[in-house]
Amino acid sequence: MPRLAGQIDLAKSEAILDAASEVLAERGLAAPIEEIARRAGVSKQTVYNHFGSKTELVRELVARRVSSMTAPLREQDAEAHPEEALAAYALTLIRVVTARTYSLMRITMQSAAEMPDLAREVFENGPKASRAQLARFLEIEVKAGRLAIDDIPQAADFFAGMVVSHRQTQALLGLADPPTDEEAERTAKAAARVFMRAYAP
Amino acid sequence: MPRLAGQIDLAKSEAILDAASEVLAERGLAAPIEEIARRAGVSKQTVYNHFGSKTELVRELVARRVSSMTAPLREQDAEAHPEEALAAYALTLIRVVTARTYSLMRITMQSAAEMPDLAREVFENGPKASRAQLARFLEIEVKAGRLAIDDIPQAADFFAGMVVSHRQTQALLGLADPPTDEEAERTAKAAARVFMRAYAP
DNA sequence: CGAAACATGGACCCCTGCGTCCATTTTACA
DNA sequence: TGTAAAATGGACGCAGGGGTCCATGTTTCG
Repeated sequence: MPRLAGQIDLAKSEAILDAASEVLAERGLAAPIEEIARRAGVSKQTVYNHFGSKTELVRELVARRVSSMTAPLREQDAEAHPEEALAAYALTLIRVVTARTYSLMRITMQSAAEMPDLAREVFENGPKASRAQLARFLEIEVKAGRLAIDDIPQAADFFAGMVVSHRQTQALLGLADPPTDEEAERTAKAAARVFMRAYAP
Repeated sequence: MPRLAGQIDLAKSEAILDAASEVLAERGLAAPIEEIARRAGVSKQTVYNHFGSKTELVRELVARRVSSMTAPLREQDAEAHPEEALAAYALTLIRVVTARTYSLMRITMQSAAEMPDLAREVFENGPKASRAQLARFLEIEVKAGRLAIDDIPQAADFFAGMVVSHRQTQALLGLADPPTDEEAERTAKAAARVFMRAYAP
């Protein structure tokens, strides 16, 4: 019996997605499918067998990566002292935003006009989800009396914004390399300290 | 005597740039030049007479608008109390980031791979310049003893980040409409208040 | 008026890249 | 080992869009 329809080689799907991730990061949405196929060690037709069109390929790629990209942000260490926990969150956030994978955000922005639903999905599962997690953490701290916050979602926004700020813009503009570990840590700690002072009970 | 070379109709140049601004905002970098020409009430050839190529047109457009876009951010009211001044700055920043013109930032990000120099120019004259201005303001306040800040540029980054945060991401993804005046003002004031508390002497 | 520069619009070339087709080969499994 | 599905690669059609050319207006100013 032949392989059932749909039982397409999953390893190949992954190879294609990996290649797409690379090529799109380098050349943007304009990257030709043939290049992706070549880099995946696969024929163009095979790409079309796995994903129906370029649009679908991009959609799959982005959708599949967003959550995994921000996943570390959702592992909150409830044991640590608030300031340390915040610093840890900040550090992870800096890493996410300056990672090479973050070019997927740029890709999404480029396709936002043609695929607004994808943009929304990315936003919900990426920035928004991770901030919601931060808000949950803050709420616990507030209830424990270690922080005094009126508008918790707003405070979460403030904190994430502080941390990311300039760096996100630079990353999206393709300027500036990822910060060194010391730099990142310095910023993360400073942000946590400032935040704690601002929202001290 | 004929019109001197270079004495091309400046009003037409402006019309072309305006049209380009519109069309690019709607359709992204992929927008065809013929559409820009049509919308400017001008022939395609004329576009090429004024700007040599599409790349040059985009370059001109972006470069010419960045400074003017962030100009309001550089008019700091030294009279007001620090918290009010900060709130005013924040409000302007929110407006800039959520304005339709901000799509130029998206355009720049799209072209960043092909025109890294343009990206750099935008960054220097836009975000960086406006933050430097904010830093100068903070320095005055520190010297006057109304604020206590170690790392002034970092504090400026933090503040701008707080204010912009989510909104910038959403704007770049083409989600969310500009906030209402009340919303914007609420965020601006809250950010200023939080900042003052964090950096109180 | 007349000449020089610019503007018009429409045709045109060319390149890139998406998506398809197909004859051939490889793979997987009964 | 036979057979059907999947992969290969190379050719192809097709569309969009950049950039040029040109014959014909149109403006400006001496």
